[in-house]
Amino acid sequence: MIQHADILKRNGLSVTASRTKILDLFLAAEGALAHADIEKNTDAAYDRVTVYRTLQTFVEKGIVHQIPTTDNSILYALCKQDCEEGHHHDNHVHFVCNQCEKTFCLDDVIVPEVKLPKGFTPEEASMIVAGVCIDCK
Amino acid sequence: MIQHADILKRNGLSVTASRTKILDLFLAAEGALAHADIEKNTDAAYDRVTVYRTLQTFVEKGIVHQIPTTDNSILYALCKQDCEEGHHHDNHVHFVCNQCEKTFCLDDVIVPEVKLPKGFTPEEASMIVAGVCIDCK
DNA sequence: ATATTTTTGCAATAATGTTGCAAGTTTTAA
DNA sequence: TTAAAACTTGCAACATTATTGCAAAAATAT
Repeated sequence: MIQHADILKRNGLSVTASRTKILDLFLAAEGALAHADIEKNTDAAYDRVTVYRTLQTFVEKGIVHQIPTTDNSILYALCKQDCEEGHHHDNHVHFVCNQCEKTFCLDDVIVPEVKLPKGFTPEEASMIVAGVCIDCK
Repeated sequence: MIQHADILKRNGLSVTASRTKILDLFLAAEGALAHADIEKNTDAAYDRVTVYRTLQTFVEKGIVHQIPTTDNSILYALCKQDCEEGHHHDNHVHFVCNQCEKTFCLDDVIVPEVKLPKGFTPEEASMIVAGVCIDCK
């Protein structure tokens, strides 16, 4: 509990019930969470608007990062690296399990560099691998 | 025009006005298209449901592929490779321009393999690089 | 040319996301 | 410790995006 508040304070955020609870969910989660997961796991105790705003704030502060998907949902996962306000450094690979549908951060697998065609300048890169996860194999 | 019909027929699809027009848009497009782009470019001549269903059909037939994003929109782009029904082989890198916001398929840049932790089995991989594109540099 | 199959558009509904504002909470600082 | 200031929440209203069933229309096959 004290730990949660610290994370919030360190990022200049007031410590509120919803933020503490949502942060709690992320710390306990095995994989990434979508907005819908959070609503479900809190029994809709918080207004959906609050959840949207909390997630947005967490992204801005570098507490969580977004994971690209092909299914019109945004996934969020805790930043384990040295992310700061406005500066994400989540250069790890994400893994989507085709069986259980969970998404994991592979924090130790770094996104490799690629050589781009002339004229294209890279700034960030992300990589998603789909397959069978360690729990479903 | 004949060419478009051929692509449809080859995939066992009836040739209809909406499918021909939407395929047309993809063939003419420089980058990837979202559902909204298609509605805009057709002056909403086709019902939005038709557009949804057409895109879904094209994905299933391997005519277009989806590109993951972090902004709750699904992007679609023509498959240039040997994609067949239910079997996509779009192993190229996608590039999102931070300035013009366009998304490109870099057909010649192959997604590199990465070594996954024990227990994770890869099946497909996708990679998105963001930066400045050739038109905006 | 017509029967069969497929696709489309409408209507209804659901899910998802956004904004302004008043009321409530948290923090600051005396 | 408490009052003022700053920030956060929830409500209401609204906007956008997506899905389903079904009858009418169009495309294909015979």
